[in-house]
Amino acid sequence: MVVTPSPLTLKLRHSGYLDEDDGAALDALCARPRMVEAGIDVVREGDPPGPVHLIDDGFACRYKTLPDGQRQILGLLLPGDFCDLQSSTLRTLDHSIATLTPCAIVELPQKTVDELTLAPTRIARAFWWGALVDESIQREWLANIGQRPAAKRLAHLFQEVLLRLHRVGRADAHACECPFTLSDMSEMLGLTAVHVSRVLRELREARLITLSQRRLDLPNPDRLRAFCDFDARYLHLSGGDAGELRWGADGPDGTGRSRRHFVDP
Amino acid sequence: MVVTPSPLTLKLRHSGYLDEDDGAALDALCARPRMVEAGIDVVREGDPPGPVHLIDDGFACRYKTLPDGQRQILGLLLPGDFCDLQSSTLRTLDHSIATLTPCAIVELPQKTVDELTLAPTRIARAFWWGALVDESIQREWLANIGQRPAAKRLAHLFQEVLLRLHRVGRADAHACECPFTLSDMSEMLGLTAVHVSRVLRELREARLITLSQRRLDLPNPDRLRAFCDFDARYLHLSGGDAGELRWGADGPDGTGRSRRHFVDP
DNA sequence: CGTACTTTTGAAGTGCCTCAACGGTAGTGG
DNA sequence: CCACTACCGTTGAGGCACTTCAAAAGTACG
Repeated sequence: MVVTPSPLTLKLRHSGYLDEDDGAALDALCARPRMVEAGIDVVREGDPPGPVHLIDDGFACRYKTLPDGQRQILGLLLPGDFCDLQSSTLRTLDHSIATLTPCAIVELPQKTVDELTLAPTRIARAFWWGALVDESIQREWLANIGQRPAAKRLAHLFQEVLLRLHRVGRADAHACECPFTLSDMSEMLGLTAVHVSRVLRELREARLITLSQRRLDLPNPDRLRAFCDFDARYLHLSGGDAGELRWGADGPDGTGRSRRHFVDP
Repeated sequence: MVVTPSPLTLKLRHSGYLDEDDGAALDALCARPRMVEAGIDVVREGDPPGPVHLIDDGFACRYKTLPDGQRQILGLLLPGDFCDLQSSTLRTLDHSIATLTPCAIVELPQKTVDELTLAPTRIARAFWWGALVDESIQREWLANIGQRPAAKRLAHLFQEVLLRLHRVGRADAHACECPFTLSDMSEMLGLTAVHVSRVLRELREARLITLSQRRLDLPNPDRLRAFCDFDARYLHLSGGDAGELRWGADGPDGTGRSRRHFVDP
């Protein structure tokens, strides 16, 4: 009987640190997930460290709420993503995590996680690789919100979602599930829901995307990529099995004003 | 002879994972830093992994340049901060690092770093703690840029700089060095330099800050903190020796719309 | 078949940007 | 010592991207 690997395994294969047995061990971890409905806090800012959570299916997010009630979504959690791998080291969560759709969530006891992460194993290396990719995505979000106008911000988000779902086998070449509300997207991008609605119309009219019935389609990936200068390197996808999709930048950036480089003597 | 500990040691003491000997070992690493002038790229996007860099003195930053030449500063690197601890695991740098002022930079060979980080030691734990705090700061920057208006953004940045310098012994209770140009600050905050200049005037006129001759003074920390809802928990400073400065929020946020919590059965 | 939540569209306001000019300061070389 | 250059900070005027407020149509659910 052939079993499809868990999203966690599919994602961590991109790290290059896993072998076949590791994949099987990770799949075993993901047996028996728990179903959680949409709009539920999985962990809350300030909670004491408990079991570690892993999204096996569905869409969730990290977020912070400011005192005036505004919410900023700090990142998306898709199948194969850990919610709070780091909680035990930091000892206190500095943000919350909520489901955006119904989710299948795996809970791992701290003890299991410590055994996997503290020993110098291939799996530990792959876990840290995953955490570092998450950090890289954070940085790209900062640049996205800080520098791009609304339409490009949205376009950039859609490309990321498609690629991240693709790497865990949940998307085909240019279409995927996309169940976000306008409010969700506005909180990810630092915009208002009203403005997201208008910008979405622009993107549709420009034939860059179609989005309806929770389904996203990017009919012309090259044009969309050029439109928002999407450069997929920040996702650190392995070059190995990426033959089907070509998402890299056309070349290194050549326009920046030159800054001298510090080279070893 | 009494030697003041290195910024790295002072910072990692907040983790709670170090003992006295560990501190001495870290201080030894920081001997013989290298002097680098202002405006130099320490590492560049796409560079192959080389030695790991650590700021021992001065101000530097992570940044990304978009194809149209705009630069987003992704984070500040202050004394005690690692520039690229993660480069070997990810295998390719997804952003660049540049000095903002003349800096003293320590270079550590990959081999040394691997020995320190891959083994299950107290120092390895403290290093990861440091990386996770950096990640937490990233998230706060995202919320800052995404949700706050310009004046609060700037005020928030100043508080962070003061506290981060304070934790490595480079600031007193409410004043510190602050050598940023308007352009630097605009690139950190997703604003233009012109607008930063105007907002800075507002903050001065409101007697919330004084900033001149590269010196920042926050004469009324409580008012400033209230002004921009600064909540220092994201810096994960140890509660232990923080008696001198009280920067926490007045209480957990109570204004957010309620979201149900997912509790273990 | 109501109730609650989305999405859409309009009209008006504003925070921030762009363009432009000018003053201050530091470093350089005559 | 004074020119000259380069960069940084300040201020003004005008414009645009995005927000706010408001109303109505579409959609999901018990």
